Amino acid sequence: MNKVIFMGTPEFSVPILQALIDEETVEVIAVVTQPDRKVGRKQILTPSPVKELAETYEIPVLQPEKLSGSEEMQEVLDLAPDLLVTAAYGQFVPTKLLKAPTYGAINVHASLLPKYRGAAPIHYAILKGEEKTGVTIMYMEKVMDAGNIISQREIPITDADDTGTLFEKLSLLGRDLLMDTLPAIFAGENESIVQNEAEVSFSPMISKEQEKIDWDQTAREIFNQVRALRPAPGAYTLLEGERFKIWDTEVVTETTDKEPGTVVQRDKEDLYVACGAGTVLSLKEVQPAGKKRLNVVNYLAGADLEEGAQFGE
RNA sequence: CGCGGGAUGGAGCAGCUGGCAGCUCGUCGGGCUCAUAACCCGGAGGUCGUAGGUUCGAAUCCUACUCCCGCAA
Repeated sequence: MNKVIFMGTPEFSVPILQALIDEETVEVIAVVTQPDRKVGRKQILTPSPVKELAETYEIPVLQPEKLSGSEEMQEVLDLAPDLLVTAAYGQFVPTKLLKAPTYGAINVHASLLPKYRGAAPIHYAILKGEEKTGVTIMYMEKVMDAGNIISQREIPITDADDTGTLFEKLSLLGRDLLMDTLPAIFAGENESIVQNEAEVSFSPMISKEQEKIDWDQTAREIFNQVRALRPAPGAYTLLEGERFKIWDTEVVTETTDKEPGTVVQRDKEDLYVACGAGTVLSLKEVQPAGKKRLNVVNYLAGADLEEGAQFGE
């Protein structure tokens, strides 16, 4: 049995941990995850999905606020794992820890490295209009997501995908790839290649500013932004000074000479808005501040909104 | 006690300076049409979130509670 310590936090990590637990050749001796966080309007202290899974199997859980120099880090070292597996842990892991295990430390990253290193690879793949993405299993290094690549698998991104669907697909893909890669690692037979520095790109955490829609972008770019921010936190614009979230859109073939952000068509079923370069975007699902998410037909049934209205201010 | 919006036929909204509950959509029936998800006519459907209070009279004013949502964390 190979002693493995797993480090992960969100839902993405759960199938991967589950597979490790189920794997005959592996014993998960401890799980490291982020501390419980206050979540939602009521600020309820909530454990990470990874913690919940670990607890159902009675696996010891470590939750340091900061791993570097912590007691928990020493505990991990004392456990003398054979392999460290991380998947969306969300914290910097000290080099000392990466070098300790027999087989080293590997990471399941949700992008086709060297593209989109960093915290939000899935969001960025959609935001940038990529036609494909995937998962990479690589050795961990001091520099975030810069280690040698062991294996990689890709999938196409369709217009129907959003961050939510890709999260799930890549989570399962990452799980399968890890399981397929693990035997060679334990046998010491795996190969790994250096990342091509010329192709490196980054995907830092999505900022508040990136949630706001800039209507000067093309319809296609806004379509991508909306999908990248779904299911959370959602893209928004302003209408009459109020926050107005846009959850689903569709690029239409019409063109316009109206200023970006202008409502160019509004009838019982359709709400078209002018975007950059004369392109037009059809809003399909929206959410005014204080209201629930609404299909645009329902929204239009009660909205006092006319053609010529301006979004974005 | 973090800030704020909201609860009205099946859906989305208006009505809220107290006095017959209204609009758009859906639904049902009829008409028009070669035909229709289009158009015309008509109908059904609501104890106005819950409990109490003020009043001759409350969707509307007051009090408490429940639930939903936006922001902030």
